[in-house]
Amino acid sequence: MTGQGSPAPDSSPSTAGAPRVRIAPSPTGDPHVGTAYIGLFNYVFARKHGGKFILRIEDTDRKRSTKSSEEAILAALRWLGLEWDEGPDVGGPHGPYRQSERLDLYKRHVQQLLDAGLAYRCFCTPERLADLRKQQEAAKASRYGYDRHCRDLDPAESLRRAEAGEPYVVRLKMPLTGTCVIEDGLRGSINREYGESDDQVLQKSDGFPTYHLANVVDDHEMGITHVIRGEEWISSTPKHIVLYEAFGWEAPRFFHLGLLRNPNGSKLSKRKNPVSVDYYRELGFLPESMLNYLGTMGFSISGDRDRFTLDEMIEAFDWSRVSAGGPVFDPVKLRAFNKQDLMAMDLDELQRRFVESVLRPDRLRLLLAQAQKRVDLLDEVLPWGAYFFGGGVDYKAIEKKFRIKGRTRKETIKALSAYLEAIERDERARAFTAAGLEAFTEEFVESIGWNKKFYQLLRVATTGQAKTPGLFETMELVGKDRARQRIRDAVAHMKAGENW
RNA sequence: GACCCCUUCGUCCAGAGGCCUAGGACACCGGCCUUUCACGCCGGCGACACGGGUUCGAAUCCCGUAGGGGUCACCA
Repeated sequence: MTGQGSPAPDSSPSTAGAPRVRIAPSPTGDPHVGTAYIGLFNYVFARKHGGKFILRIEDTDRKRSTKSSEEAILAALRWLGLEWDEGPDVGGPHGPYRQSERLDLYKRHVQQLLDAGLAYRCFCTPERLADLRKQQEAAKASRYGYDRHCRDLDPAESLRRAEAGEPYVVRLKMPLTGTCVIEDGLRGSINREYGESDDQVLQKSDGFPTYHLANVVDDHEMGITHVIRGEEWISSTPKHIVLYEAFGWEAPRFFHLGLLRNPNGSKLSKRKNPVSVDYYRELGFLPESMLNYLGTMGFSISGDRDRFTLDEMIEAFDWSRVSAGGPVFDPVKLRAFNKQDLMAMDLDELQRRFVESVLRPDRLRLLLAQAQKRVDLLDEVLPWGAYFFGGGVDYKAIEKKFRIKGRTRKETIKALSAYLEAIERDERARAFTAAGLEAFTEEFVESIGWNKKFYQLLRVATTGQAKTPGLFETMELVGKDRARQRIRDAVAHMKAGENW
């Protein structure tokens, strides 16, 4: 209802002095291009105004956070060249920069809210919440969400139950009336009725804070002046604003960028696209091409130019040159940028980069270990192992191998798809070493009631070949991101296949 | 479903009332260059979602409609 037209762009910091911004990834998977995208805009904004760019790890989800994910995210951002001024690995005056190491801080703040009557303990069981949800769905309720059942519990009673050991979460008391006005630096005013937001959980029953609480507390403690994040956060911003007010803090300025999309318009997801920065890195995309491409998503440096360096982007950056629509992430154009950058390089540089990425010693060594017994001449190594390089392979000639005796096409597709998903949830598989893959795959095959025929299927899918060295050595060498993409391609190929 | 956001070529952007018979990039299609391919060059295809206003004048401002997206978790 508002916010259309001229959104009153504003690049001036709300707080005097240099801005402080942050990227706050959650270490629950592969480094996502969306994280890189938001990171880029934060980085550029900070550099433009001589401010600080902070990296904070939001690992408040105990079940899903992993160290390997955190490491991968840091490595990916660093590869892109988005260096942070403060972060878990480089330190800084506002550390620690990992939320799991700041639990006391959140506990104190929750207590403060509880004491002030601005938050309350909720003893509702997960079952009751599930029932509630079911009811709301059945009733086609216009409002979903928590019904504030425990909101008016007597504080003394509440305390007693807590001390008696009854499990509880702490929820924020949202105002029941009134309008929240979010002044978005990119979109203008966004109005939302407070009453539409439910009473958000601030502290889980395991004592860990939720994103909402930790994010507000940390942004304040770390002196964050501008919160540049994805559009997905708009609807919970009123909760954040209420929290700032509850603590008596000044809220930062908010800027909600459009979300990167799949070709079909939905939020970019790994179902439809390779979304791991590692995938692009592994396939030899250049970090500068990547950054430039990401920089054209929602931003333009001028009307007739879309090739620019990071420094040029920083130089030209202004919110008036940023649009709020959600751009489609188009790998074709990214490739074109990459090709142009390759062409523009002098030969020395090209050679250096090629050797650095494609002929990396660790990878070469894996390759040679397999080639040793299989080639007669050194010159044959690369042609022999061609399927270890490049992205896609051609399944056309070998598609007969996708037919597995005793299994329908549908079953075969299902098994391969299930494998793809299972990889994500298993630490051994995520590490993608031969030994880990073998142990994992063996269990997997059994769990879905298949036999070793699945191995050959995997081999063909990941290499396009029927004859390769040991499956798991081969998969390790193909690499996680390339392998996953090929399995996806194989599934797509099978789905498109006709008469079988 | 409710709330919020978004809406210019297939895609990414330019355009901030007349400069727009709407510009650039990627993709696609022709042609030139060339032993081939690539590069390069020239050209082509191709969009202001729709309907109402406001205005002398609207892609640009307002309203409505439609479409797309996001959010409605003890995930971030």
